[in-house]
Amino acid sequence: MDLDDRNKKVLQAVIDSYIASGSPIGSTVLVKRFDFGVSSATLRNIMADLEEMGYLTHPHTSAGRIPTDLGYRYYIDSLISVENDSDDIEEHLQQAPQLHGDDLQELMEEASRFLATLSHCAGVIVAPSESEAAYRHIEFVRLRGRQVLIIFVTSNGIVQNKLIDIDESIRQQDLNGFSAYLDEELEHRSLAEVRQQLTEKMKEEKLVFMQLMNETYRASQDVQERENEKVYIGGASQMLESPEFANVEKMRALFKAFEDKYKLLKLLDRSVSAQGIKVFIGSENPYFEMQGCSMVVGNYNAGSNVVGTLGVIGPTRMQYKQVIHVVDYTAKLLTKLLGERFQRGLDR
Amino acid sequence: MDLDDRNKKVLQAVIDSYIASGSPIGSTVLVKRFDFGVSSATLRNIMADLEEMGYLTHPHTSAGRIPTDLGYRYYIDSLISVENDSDDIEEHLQQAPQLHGDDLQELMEEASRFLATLSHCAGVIVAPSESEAAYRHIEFVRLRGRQVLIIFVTSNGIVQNKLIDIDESIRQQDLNGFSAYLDEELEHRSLAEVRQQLTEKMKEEKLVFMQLMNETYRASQDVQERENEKVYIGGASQMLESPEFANVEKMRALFKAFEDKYKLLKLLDRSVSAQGIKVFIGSENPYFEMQGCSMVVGNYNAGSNVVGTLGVIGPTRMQYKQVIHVVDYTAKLLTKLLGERFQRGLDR
DNA sequence: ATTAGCACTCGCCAAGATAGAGTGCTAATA
DNA sequence: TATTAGCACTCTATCTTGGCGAGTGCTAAT
Repeated sequence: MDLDDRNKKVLQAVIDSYIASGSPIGSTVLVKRFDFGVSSATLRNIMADLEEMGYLTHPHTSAGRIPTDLGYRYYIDSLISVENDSDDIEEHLQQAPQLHGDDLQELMEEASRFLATLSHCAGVIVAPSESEAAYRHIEFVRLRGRQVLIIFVTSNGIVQNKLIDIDESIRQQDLNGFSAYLDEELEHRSLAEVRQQLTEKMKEEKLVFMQLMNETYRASQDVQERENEKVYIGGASQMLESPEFANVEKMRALFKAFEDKYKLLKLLDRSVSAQGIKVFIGSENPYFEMQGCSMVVGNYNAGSNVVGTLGVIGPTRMQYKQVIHVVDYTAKLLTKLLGERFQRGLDR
Repeated sequence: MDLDDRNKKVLQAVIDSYIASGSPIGSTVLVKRFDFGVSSATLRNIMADLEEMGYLTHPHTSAGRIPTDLGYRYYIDSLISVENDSDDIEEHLQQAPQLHGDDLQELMEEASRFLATLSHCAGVIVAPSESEAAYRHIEFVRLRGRQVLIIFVTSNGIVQNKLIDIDESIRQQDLNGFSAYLDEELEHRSLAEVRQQLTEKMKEEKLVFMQLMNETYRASQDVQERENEKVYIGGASQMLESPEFANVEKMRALFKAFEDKYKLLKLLDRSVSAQGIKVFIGSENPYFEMQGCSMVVGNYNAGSNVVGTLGVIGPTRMQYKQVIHVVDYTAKLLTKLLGERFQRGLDR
């Protein structure tokens, strides 16, 4: 905002130092480590100004300064130069392990650990939202006795399966016929259309396949809802490394929060609206009651549509520059991998 | 072993009290809380004896007694009466939430949380070993471009899917034909037999479906191996409740250990040989370097064959009586549910 | 506007004091 | 011989105290 050049430099120096060391930064330390060409007394004045403006604070009277959430915000908005030394980080990322999960689920787990390892925070990934997948195929397989396995396949390779009981009089051949019929009727339709069609057909007909239709309906729902609700958390123990959580109460709260995946899901999903990386600092995040935590979130996609959210959660005092890079990199990586594997769009 | 009745009672009283309170038990406390008909001085003598025999120990000279691992072992082997007040526990369990996961994976996650909630420990479940599943059906679905989704179904309803690229010249009709051919050839065979058959066929033929066969082979392998390696951990934060882990270092070690699911898998799998609940106290477990932890493990199955392991991991000072019941109950519950849903055996 | 100097504040840490819990031993007792 | 009462002793946990060091904020000089 209205900071002059010198103030900016001091603020940056304080935050950088604090991020690196974790302990409050005093005027003398600053004078020693940086060359501002002024004395410690002047720095004290500057820091007092910055404190008055709300960017810094004091744990207690005779301690050094630490950044406030507002200070971090300013730091991230104005002081981080993403261009700077991004080469180092890029190089570092090159050496990162590769992802090679065979199926979607495995890939997600791997990627969440990947995020965690590189960022030293907990990595979180929300599974891609499948709202634009189209119907591709359905299969009914008779198992033992009354059991039938329904396999529902979407155009982007998501497979949903479900076990149900049906009348024994329906034979595998009948099932195959019905499956072919559904394929015929529903191919290339979006999941929403599929459900609409099914509802209509169920009204018209009064047939033996009623139950199967019903279950197909539910399967299409499940693909959209349940898959969409999956949250993968990797490397949560990374967070225990930072001294911020060397407190038993905080740890407990943290892990409780991580176990409530649904809340995390909502948190991440609501956090991101547009493309690009967003940073939420400490109290800025209304949905996450965890104190002293920041989130760096981004999107990944396949094709042109946004399909998923990913990010890291760590202490407010985190290496933002690096973490932002890591999240960005991972988002692009996932986008690329998903683009290759689960190519979206209708199959024509 | 060679403990007389009074010694047994004292040992039991000490361990019960220690489990309940968490702090060392002194002779006066014992005299107040129980009625042994002797004075505290006598109790001191008895406790000194028990210490000499290795069942109890001292944190320091002027503290009360706490059980050793050997003490716990004796407690579990000889002093716990499973019959006793099992009614209370049974009743308590009746009020437990029900499990209703739709697919296997969801059920496992739910069950692990179930274990954790009822035992106040971390719940761990190793997914059922599918070694005896038989081939049921294979399906190839063309997606966009070169992509083909392979869906492999076993007789007990496990679905494994995999995305591959193949030559565009192979049409969906061809795939259907090949699928029908494989179904014909492989139906009712065990997975081991399936692989054997495929290997032979691949030798004989030099056909366009080579790649598909190869992938089918790998899918059958994956069903056996990957599914088998899945470990579900629920409610790990439960463990943070106990004061034993109110130590940052221990917490870290604990969560690091939980993140290495593969190690946990081996640990649990090797721990259980036969039917029934087993208890591993502290240092008794060679694979788990975690200090101060005990495990209570059991089996669940579907039909007559052992298929999976489940258990809880908690502090050595845990409510063994209750936890053993919970593990037993959960094992039976899972066995029942799996019996209903994923009925095993060939489909005739 | 900057700087040097100085009094002051506060957290940290080690040392000492104290209280409390519990033991082990000894001598008395039934 | 087994049990008990009594007592000295040990060890921990907690509280207090005082010194140290880091760092600030203010004032007066430049």
